[in-house]
Amino acid sequence: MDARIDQRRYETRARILKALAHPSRLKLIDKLSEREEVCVCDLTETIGCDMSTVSRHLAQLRAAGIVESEKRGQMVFYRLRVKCLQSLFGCIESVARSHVEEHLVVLS
Amino acid sequence: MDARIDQRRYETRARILKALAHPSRLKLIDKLSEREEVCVCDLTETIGCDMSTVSRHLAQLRAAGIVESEKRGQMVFYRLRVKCLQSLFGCIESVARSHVEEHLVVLS
DNA sequence: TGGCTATTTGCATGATTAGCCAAATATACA
DNA sequence: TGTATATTTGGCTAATCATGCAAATAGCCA
Repeated sequence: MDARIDQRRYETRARILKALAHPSRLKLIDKLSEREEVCVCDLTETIGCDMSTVSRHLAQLRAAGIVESEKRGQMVFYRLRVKCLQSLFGCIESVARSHVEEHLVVLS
Repeated sequence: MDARIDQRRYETRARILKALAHPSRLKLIDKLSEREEVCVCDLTETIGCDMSTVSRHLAQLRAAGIVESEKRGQMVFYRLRVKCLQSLFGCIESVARSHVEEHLVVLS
């Protein structure tokens, strides 16, 4: 009976992690963590691909609950709605570092 | 010049996050966090799909540096090589919770 | 109203992913 | 050596994803 709740929880987590799991979206998050809010045009410039692609990346982050948006005039501003991402990336980085070290050992 | 290093870092993070971003792999991690090590056959039973599929999921987690494996006899035992995943999931859960709350507000 | 800008959406395409079955590999054991 | 067990790998298919271009939408301003 708990099994279904667990299954649901795994699916929820996977959906959020999948939203994070793309280099461009991570870059967007990095940019957003530097300021209170950033418009799509500025984000497009930092990512360097088509604005329509950036818009879709942002839509994914929003659907996952990671960012929120507000339209003012013709522009749409996005901002992070999560505070714990830096520590999350800290964990990811520790995986990356130790994995690289292991590879170096293997290679040497 | 930093840009390339940054780009590399985003790609590394994305690769690790992508390895985490699947319900079955999250379930595998949960199972592994309960014990020191678990064999593929036991993991297959908890996941409930073909052993070949489980083996591939585990291979992905290993390639990302999240688990490691050791063969003893005919069996292969997997174990977590990362300690910070619970706090990482804590962050993910906080996203999930606040996003659900927002949806409830929208619905009401 | 008409034109201009910012953003999103429709559509098509190529790439990646998940899953299963069957076959290969490796180890144990009689 | 031959057989059984545990795991991985090859090959295939269906589904999902990323991307760009073009078109649609929405707001501003003359």
